[in-house]
Amino acid sequence: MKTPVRPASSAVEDYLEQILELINTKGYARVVDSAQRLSISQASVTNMVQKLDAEGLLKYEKYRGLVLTTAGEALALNITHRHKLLTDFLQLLGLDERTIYHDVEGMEHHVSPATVHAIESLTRQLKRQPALLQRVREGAPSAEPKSKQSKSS
Amino acid sequence: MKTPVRPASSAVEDYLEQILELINTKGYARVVDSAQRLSISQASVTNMVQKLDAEGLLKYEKYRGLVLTTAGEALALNITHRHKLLTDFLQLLGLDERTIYHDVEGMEHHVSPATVHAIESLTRQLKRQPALLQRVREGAPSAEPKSKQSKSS
DNA sequence: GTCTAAAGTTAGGTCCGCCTAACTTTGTTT
DNA sequence: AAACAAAGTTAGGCGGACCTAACTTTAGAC
Repeated sequence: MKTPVRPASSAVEDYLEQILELINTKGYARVVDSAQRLSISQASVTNMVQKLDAEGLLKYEKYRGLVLTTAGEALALNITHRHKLLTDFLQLLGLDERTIYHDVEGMEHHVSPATVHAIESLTRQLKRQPALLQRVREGAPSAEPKSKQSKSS
Repeated sequence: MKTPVRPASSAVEDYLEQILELINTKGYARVVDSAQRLSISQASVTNMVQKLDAEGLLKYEKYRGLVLTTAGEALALNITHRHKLLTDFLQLLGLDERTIYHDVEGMEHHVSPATVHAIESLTRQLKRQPALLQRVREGAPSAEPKSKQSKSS
């Protein structure tokens, strides 16, 4: 009868992430908004919210609203952190918004703490190496540039 | 009646990746081996293989074996490439085997071509910056080291 | 050639996360 | 307070990917 504390599925992480953002943004999280943000039906949100309540990640009262528990908030903060880190990292590499969003959305659920730490470290170092970063963005072939001059477009 | 060519699920990519590796390793791919490698039942493999055949990613003959089609092989090579790239990248950051395997297995399905390209570029540049890489591995705090000396362990 | 173990397959089922349609509650308008 | 729209909920279903148990085929030992 106790909760086995499964590793939190990608779906669960997505819900918590959105809920936290809604709370930070508008002060509260409504089912409609979550549904819209996640591009799924309200019914699905209601359903998941009930499951999350059962798992102790949030407190839910029918028709009334919901609050994250400490555990839920911790998880939400954690996934949010991974999200920001990856976004920051990919931005550094010069990728476009759409690609970043898409890839981060997929990858964020699979990055372990050790890797988070390593990428944080890498990001810090890269930020102090604008020249290197520039070469990365240009897709520097390894040594010499693709063409002698890269003026306008 | 035509095949909609859906984006290939993570599961599909995993199967194709393993099948290709088996073929490269032992010259052929048997259901048992795939099952073992993917840590799933033989029944599930048979099932998926039939679906992959229907989708034109491989040619399958009951009890006989299977061969990747051109489309299937292309996909397999592609996911294999992403796998190697990510592994290589995380290795560069000094992460341990287990973590790398786990994270790559999860992330490889969510990395778009543009990101692949960018990470390739980054990896190339990093390989020529052993000093920077060293700082990354040490989790260099940003400026000064955590302690004045880092001798033995 | 027969028999048997290993490989492969089929049938039937589970769980997760999503859906639509129908219904209920809430809260605002008049 | 009646009525209505918006939000929320329930019920019933579906597809993907997995499982076990029972059955079939294959191929090697004898």
